[in-house]
Amino acid sequence: MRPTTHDIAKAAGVSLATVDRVINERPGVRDRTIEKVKQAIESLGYVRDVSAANLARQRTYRFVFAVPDAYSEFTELLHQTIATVAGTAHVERTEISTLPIPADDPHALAAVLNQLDADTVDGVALMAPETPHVRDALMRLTEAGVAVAALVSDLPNTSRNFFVGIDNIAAGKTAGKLMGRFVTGDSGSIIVLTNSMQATDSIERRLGFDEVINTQFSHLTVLPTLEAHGDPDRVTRLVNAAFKQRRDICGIYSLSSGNRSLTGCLTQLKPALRPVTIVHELTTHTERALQQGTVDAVITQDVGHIVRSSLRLLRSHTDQININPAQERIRIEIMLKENLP
Amino acid sequence: MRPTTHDIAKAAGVSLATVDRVINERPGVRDRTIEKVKQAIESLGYVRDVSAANLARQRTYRFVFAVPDAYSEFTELLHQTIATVAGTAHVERTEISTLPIPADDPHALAAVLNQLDADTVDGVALMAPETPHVRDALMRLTEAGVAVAALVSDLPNTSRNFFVGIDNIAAGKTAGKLMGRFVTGDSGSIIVLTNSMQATDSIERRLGFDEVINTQFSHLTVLPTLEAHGDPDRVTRLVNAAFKQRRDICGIYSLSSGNRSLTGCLTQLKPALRPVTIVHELTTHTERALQQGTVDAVITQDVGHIVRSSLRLLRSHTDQININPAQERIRIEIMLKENLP
DNA sequence: CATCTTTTGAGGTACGTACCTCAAAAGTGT
DNA sequence: ACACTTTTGAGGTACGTACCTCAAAAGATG
Repeated sequence: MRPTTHDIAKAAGVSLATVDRVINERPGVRDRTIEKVKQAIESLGYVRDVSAANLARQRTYRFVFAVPDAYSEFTELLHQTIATVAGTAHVERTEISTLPIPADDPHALAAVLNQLDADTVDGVALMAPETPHVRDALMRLTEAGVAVAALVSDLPNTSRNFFVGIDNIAAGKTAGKLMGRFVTGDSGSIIVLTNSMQATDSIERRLGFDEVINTQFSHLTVLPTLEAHGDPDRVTRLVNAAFKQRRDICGIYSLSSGNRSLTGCLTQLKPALRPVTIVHELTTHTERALQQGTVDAVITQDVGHIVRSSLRLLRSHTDQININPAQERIRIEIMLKENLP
Repeated sequence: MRPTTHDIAKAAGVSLATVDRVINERPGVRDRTIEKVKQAIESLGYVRDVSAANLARQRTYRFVFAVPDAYSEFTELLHQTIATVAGTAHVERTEISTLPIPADDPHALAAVLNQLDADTVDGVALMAPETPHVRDALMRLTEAGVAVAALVSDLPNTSRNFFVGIDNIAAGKTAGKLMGRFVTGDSGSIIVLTNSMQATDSIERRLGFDEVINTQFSHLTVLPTLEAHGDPDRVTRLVNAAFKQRRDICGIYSLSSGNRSLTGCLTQLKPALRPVTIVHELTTHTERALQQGTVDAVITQDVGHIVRSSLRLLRSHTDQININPAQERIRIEIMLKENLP
């Protein structure tokens, strides 16, 4: 049987009230007594029964998912997943709300974040670019005791408590390795496509991709990144122009998740001429493209894991409890047609 | 606020005791009254507070992991993972014990399983081959109300409640696709290696592998499976013999997890002659082989996920609560040097 | 309608923890 | 030794559920 507060009281030779004061850091206990109690806790291996504690204190965790309001297949998937999890989270005493944020307007974003408050929220999971305003807003939140997790793309120079997502340099390297091994023939050029090279994840992926191609597959040439800025037509124009300009296109690597018009271009090509195509993020659309053979591999991260892991981390922070970091690491997944879920 | 039993009582116009009788299926309630209560539960969306319930009934889940006692890197990893999880499971009121089972002796295995009992155990997670004796033992357990999960390799024709592991045909297909795309040159032979072709997982993986190679990469020849029966020296002999006999070996696919001596053979070869090597199960050893380039890809399943998912499923069964199947699906993971954790 | 059985209600205690009050004890300074 | 503050103890209630007992009400049977 696990020890209870009563056992601690007996072992330390104090009353239940004193144990309670020590555990919950209430004032009015001498240092010597605190020590006695802590030693008893240590030697008996006491851990607070979280469910009993939550029951007693009527705690509900209030978490906010702040996700870009701009439409993309990935954010859409993220919203869906959050909604699904939110529906069943109440059994774990967790209230989840979503906060659509204007990701491309730093001031507006900061304003939205500044509406959050320790009185109304216990934790925030945020997917946003790092700007000075965001840094300030997060500093305010963490200082007020609100747990903050960066979602999908890290905010390394802020006071965020956790990062939940993949190592994007490694993801780029993985794409590079697959590209290098999938491409046949002894030379060729690779198109790299993204929405914006401002985003850190795009930068990091390109970095990792280049490193692997340059060191391990130097017979391949990686072309300058084409930026579509969220415009589907621009993707079509850029890709078609690249094909016109160069006859040796053997691969396409799409850094971000705007792949709808890309696969449109590819289906126009004769199958034999179709380049090796590697994209990011498994969505209904990229899944279909994998099935049909328009896309050769998808590098992805499990959005369900991301959302659930965020919740575990935010909860652990508000409970001041240690977690197992190995369990929370998000994996870089490689999806082929054959291992689709 | 979520509704409590008190709310149900008020809504149904009955007393707390009656609600309790209905919820816990105690006798002495008229059918009409049962209906009233159930409707109130339905319309208020009541769900029992599992932590409060467990607190009240002083429940501890008693689960057994029955894993082969024969040493292999994979079972070793499994044992380690179970031990780690067991160490922290007590905070979730879960007692985990491991039961080493003689996997290759059906009678002894059944005897061990028959020692288990609904009085001492709430659930069993079992990694074993399917034999008539195992079928009988599992039937006895499930009928007694013990939850049973098949681990890693399925027991489809038994009364097991869950399967926790990957689709091995799809895993074989994945290996086949990678093999086909990684191999360069326009012909060649592939060695397939396993411990035993008796095991269903080996059979299924080979099946999937063959299908992809034959339909998509018909320029490659898959050689008959070599069986090592757990003998490292035999691996060395078989592989070396295959290399002597044929000059066109371009790939090696290892179906099971006895890869130590295999990588030993490979390091003997000149790097240029080294065949594309794909193995199963990420262990410390295969991880190192990936790092060093002796192995090109590892098809694997996250053992941590497997163990934790088993626990969730067994718990949900003993609590008679629904779970989210999507969350419990174990993914077929592809590990390259670049996306190692 | 009396008797017997079934169904229901009212109330209690318990789980492990949080948080509260009040009094007693121990320690402090003069 | 005095008043004073700080520390400690004893006891209570509550959270939502499980499980128990006993009595009252409702229903069935003769």
